[in-house]
Amino acid sequence: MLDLKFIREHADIVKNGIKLKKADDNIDAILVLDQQRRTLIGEGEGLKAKRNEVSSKVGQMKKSGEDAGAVIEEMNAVKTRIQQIDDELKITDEKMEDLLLTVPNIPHPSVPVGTTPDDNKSIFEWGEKPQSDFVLKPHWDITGKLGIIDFERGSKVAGAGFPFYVGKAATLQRALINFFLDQASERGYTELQAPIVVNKESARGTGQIPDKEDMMYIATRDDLYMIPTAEVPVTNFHRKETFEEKDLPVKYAGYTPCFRREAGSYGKDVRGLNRLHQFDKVELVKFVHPSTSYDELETLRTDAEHLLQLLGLPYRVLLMCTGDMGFTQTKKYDLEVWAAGQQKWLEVSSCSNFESFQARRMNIKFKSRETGKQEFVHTLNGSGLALPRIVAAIIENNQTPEGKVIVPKVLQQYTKFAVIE
RNA sequence: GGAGAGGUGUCUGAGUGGUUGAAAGAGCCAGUCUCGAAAACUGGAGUAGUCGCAAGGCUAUCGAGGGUUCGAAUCCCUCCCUCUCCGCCA
Repeated sequence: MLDLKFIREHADIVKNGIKLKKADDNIDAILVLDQQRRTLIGEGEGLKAKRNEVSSKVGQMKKSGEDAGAVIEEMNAVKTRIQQIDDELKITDEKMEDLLLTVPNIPHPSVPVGTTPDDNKSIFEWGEKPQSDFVLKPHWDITGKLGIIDFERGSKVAGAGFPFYVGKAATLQRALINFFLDQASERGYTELQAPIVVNKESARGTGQIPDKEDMMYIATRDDLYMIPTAEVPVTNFHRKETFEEKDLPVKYAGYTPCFRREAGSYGKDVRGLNRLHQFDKVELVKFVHPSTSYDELETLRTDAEHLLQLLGLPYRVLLMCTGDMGFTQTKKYDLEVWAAGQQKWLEVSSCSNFESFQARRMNIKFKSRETGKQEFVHTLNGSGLALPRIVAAIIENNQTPEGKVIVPKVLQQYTKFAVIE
């Protein structure tokens, strides 16, 4: 969420940002409410000051044996009024909270203005798309023949979108996870193994609720939310905490399964591993000093790209336009890997800067040496990387005419085999 | 799951209705002393909201949320968490 003070003082900037994000503009309502709220606070605090003063006088009177009956009687009226004001204020605050949650983060000036995915800018491309004299097959054909991913039994046991990985596919996934985590720790990320369910407060902290509540599986009996990404527990790791400035940036890499209901996306790119209800992902999360967050976004992106380069997978980098960026980000890059069998780009990472948007919701600060004040940190995260689509791309790009799959060299020390056949 | 104990500022730890935002000690920052440091001494220091050009004032905050009261860290209720014992268990 944005700072109410910032909205109050820069309503025009915020309104413009809302327009660019194609969100609902509730700023005028917020400003009205803000005014009401401050009036109530003013009156309430005045009365409370009086109450405190008189109450301590009552104490003294009683001590010295005077009769305080009349004063107490008088304070009863004040008490009632304070109660009224507090009740009103509570309602106002709740309304304000609801409205503030509808205000999106404001895009960074470097982000291209646009409304649809077509307006996203491809800013970098790496690698050669595989050429071959035989027809490259989509991964589901290959895995079916090799018997290494079992969608049917997954459906039987859990439902569509919950496949089993069998034998070497399972090993390949495990290898990728280890490879990603090892790479991350080499680049200064602390490995974190996180809960895969979170409570309501955490889900709210990173913005999954109320914005995207229907994307999540919910264990209602215990009021727990299954995480759609490790971003949720890992960012909440430091909820309501204050860093020392010298400790920033703080960087984590977390591997978790991720659960997404994908409501409303049925029939869209759902074949094979392209879109699953459960998948594995290594997520990179950073808590940084505000002055460095855009540099940190670039290195975050590079850290993720590096993995694709080591795997030898052709990819491109998209700078997302204002309208396609999402509610909470100020700037976002998507990394898309080329899947030769489908002749398609698949998103495997999304690297975002949230500035203080999440930090404010979660109350994550640092103590500034310069001002001695506490300020909100900036948070960033990016996948490093999402597994199933990487598996799909490896299978499709590294397939042989006989339908075997060559394991990328960097993974072979993890898999202990070089070919899936 | 059952039975107990407890949650106070950076930490230790006092405080069971009336100058308690909160004793005391440690730690931290600044100053004095010193060639410098240590020690000693003096002073300062939470967070948030709100009013104010500012100085500063006011309000809230002793796990969270309600309640009782003129007045709550202190009494009552609900919830959360930690610890000990028992049970169950990967």
